[in-house]
Amino acid sequence: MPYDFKESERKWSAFWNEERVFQYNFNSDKTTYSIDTPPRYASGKMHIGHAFHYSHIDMVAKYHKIRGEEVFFPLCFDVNGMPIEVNVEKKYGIKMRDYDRQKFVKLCEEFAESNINAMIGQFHSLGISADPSLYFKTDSEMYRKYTQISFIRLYEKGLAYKGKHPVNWCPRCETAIAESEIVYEEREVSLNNIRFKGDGFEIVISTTRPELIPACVAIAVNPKDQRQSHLVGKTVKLPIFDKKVSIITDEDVLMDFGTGAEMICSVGDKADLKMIYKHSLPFLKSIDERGRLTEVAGKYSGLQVKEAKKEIIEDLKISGDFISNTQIKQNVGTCWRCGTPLEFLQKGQWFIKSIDFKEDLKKWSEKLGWHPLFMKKRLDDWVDSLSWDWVVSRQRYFATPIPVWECKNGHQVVAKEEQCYVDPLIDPPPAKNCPTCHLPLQGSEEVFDTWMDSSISSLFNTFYLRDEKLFKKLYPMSLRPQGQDIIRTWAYYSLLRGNLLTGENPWKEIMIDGNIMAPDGRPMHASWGNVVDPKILLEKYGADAFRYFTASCSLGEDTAFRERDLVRGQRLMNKIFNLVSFLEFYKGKQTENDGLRPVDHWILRQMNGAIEQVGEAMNNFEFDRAIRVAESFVWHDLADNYVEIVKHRIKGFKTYETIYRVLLSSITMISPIFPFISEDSYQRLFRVNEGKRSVFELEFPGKISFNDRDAILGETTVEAIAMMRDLKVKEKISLSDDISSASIFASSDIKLDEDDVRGTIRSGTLSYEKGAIDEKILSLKLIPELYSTLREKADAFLKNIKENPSLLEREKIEFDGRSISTNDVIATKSYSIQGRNVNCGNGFCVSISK
RNA sequence: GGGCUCGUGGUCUAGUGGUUAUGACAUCGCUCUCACACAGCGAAGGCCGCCGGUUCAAAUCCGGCCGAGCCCA
Repeated sequence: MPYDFKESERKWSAFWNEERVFQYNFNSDKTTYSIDTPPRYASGKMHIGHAFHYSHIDMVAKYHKIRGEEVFFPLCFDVNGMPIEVNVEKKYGIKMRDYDRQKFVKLCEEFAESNINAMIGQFHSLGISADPSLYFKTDSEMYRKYTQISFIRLYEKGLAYKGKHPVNWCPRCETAIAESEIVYEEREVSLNNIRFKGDGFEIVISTTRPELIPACVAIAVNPKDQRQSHLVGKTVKLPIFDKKVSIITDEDVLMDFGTGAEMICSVGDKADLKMIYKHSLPFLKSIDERGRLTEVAGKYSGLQVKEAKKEIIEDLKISGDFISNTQIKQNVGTCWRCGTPLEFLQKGQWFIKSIDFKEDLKKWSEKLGWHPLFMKKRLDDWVDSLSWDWVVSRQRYFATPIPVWECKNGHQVVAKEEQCYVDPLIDPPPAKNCPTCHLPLQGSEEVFDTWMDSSISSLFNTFYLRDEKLFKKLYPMSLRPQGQDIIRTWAYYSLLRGNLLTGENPWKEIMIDGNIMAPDGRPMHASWGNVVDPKILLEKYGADAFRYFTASCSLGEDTAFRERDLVRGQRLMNKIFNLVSFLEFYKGKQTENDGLRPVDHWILRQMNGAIEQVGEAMNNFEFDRAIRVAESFVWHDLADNYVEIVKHRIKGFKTYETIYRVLLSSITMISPIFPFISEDSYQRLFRVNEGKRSVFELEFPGKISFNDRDAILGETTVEAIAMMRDLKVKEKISLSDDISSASIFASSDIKLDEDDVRGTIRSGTLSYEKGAIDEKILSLKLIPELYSTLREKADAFLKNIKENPSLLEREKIEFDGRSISTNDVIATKSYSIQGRNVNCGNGFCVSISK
């Protein structure tokens, strides 16, 4: 009867919830293992990436639980930001910026909340044991309160300030546009070649935006560009404008675009922005909120961009500085609503200082345990590439309000901590009027970047400013698990803020996951039709089978989805189910007093090896290695070999006890990866003896002592039996049929457990026959040390042995003036016996007669 | 364009200096075998992306190229 995973998953998921098996106990004496859970984004549907990632995290949580630690694994949701805004717009057919702000925020809250139950159900269906008693939501007033307070603290330390930074701006709607609201359109634009004159030389610039010439603050060339090197450091005059700028060098300038000389304007695009920060160039505002040129543009001021462009080109033609133009195709960012090309406009923005902490940040990152290690470099490279501080203000609606009021002159008043949570658009400012100029104060309309919320998750989790004692106990947390795509955001900002606010890293270790690709190896996209729905997989194969696939992915690497891994996973669950059924059948039917036999020692040795390797792999987050070792042990050593051998003596108390222990250790060992089958097995067979209410209240298995000599005997026994069983199959003798005799052929003495051999293969007698085995050397190699000693003579030495195989029978081989031990020569041989139907293994052959 | 990662039988994957390259899925035989046919046993299938270098020895180290993925406020 196959394993009914649906019933099992339903049952044990409910059991864990009702019994609160995974609830964190604040009063426990155990060491806490805490996980800074990624708040699941509350937009609803479960993507395969979520299922994958949270399964990995859950394996870590459960592993530490059975390691005897008190696991702190919060259930949490991220409920701020644009994706929810967009979902709400879609759902109600409205546009945020055309809608009443407070009403819109309400709709967002409701939308997110309505998804949360479904998402909790998704977690349960995967066997994920995030703890509902450690629940948080980033849009709750409680959470936002600490987002605001942490900002106020940074402000008071002088680490938060208001400065100027460009935003994408729609000059028609007169509003800021977020990156994801930009609609890129391929448009045909003209690329103009314009002459800039210097003292005794000229330089030609290619630009699609001649109207920005008045905002030009430098000309940049590539330092490697031979054509321009003699001009570096000189100044040129802007055509038709009475202004001079310098020629600077920057590696980012493309040598093969246009003439290789680039006009840097403040601020034309992101590339310009980077150069401006990098070379400390002045910020000029040449275009205003309504898309008109400013006084910077002299006589063109007041003109709309389009007209200004036309007039400036006309004037360039008159002055003779216009050389030529060509039509090129360019991606132009336009407003999602009206299609107007966007401007990059200087606006007042809040910043958190981060450039000053570049070196510190790398030190902080150095102190973290990175899994896998190479991900650390991504963070360090990101930090190195930073050119400006973190801009934390956003011109959106659904996020934590920035707790600030401003007067008409631009003075800021920041909220008092005790006011928080505060919404400056609703709540009164801490003082009636501006303390500087006594003008009335107006609440800020801006909200925080959502990373401001999520990057204090570790502080919120550990009761920062709420409970000093708990904070001391819980901070820093043990682990931050997260995706590789948000290293530069979540990991980076969390490290920055944790350290700025507490002087300590927020966690000890960080585990970075890769992505799940579509089966074709490309990312999943609805429009490519290659999206795999985890819900369907769970229904078809079950959660443990899904987790089998999950575990088989190497940490940090992108993996194409492989349905066949779920097929294999499902078969493995069935295998385990049947192993338990086997034992269940023989439970209590023991009548004979027996003792441990060599094969028992062998299985114990194999099990101890597996336990050690699985433990090591799990400590290092190497789920793929853990699963390979565990699967190979359970399927091959335990099921294929050991169970077959003990069938004939399962009535013995000691035999039953051994297989009971081995099976219990196995399911405990794999329970973090396959929680459902493990719990199901435990409850069916073991709970009544072991007493604990759940497999997750057991400890990761320890080693059981065994005798090494017997284990070696057992290994030979297993090998002999496997070969004899194979012969029975080949000779079409039913495995359940008795045979009259079995023989072992060997040139030297072979020791094995004869009773187990006869019992398993159902043979009346077992005899030994000496000699007459033909040996053939398949391969020869040396131990590595010998290779490095012999070096180029190694080949000659091996050739010598191949030609004279009898040399291997000696203890030492004389070669090139050396005496080489034959133990250092590793020969792989094949054995056969002429004229006999035998199976041959390592040093001996077997045969059977019906 | 830059940083990081990956490229191994039909498909995917393990292996990160030592000479027969691991396993899964698929394929093909044989077997209902008293836990499991969602099983067991066996077979076939690979110049380890390409080129060059280092070494007695390279899938593995180095360089270049080609292809794929993530990120670039």
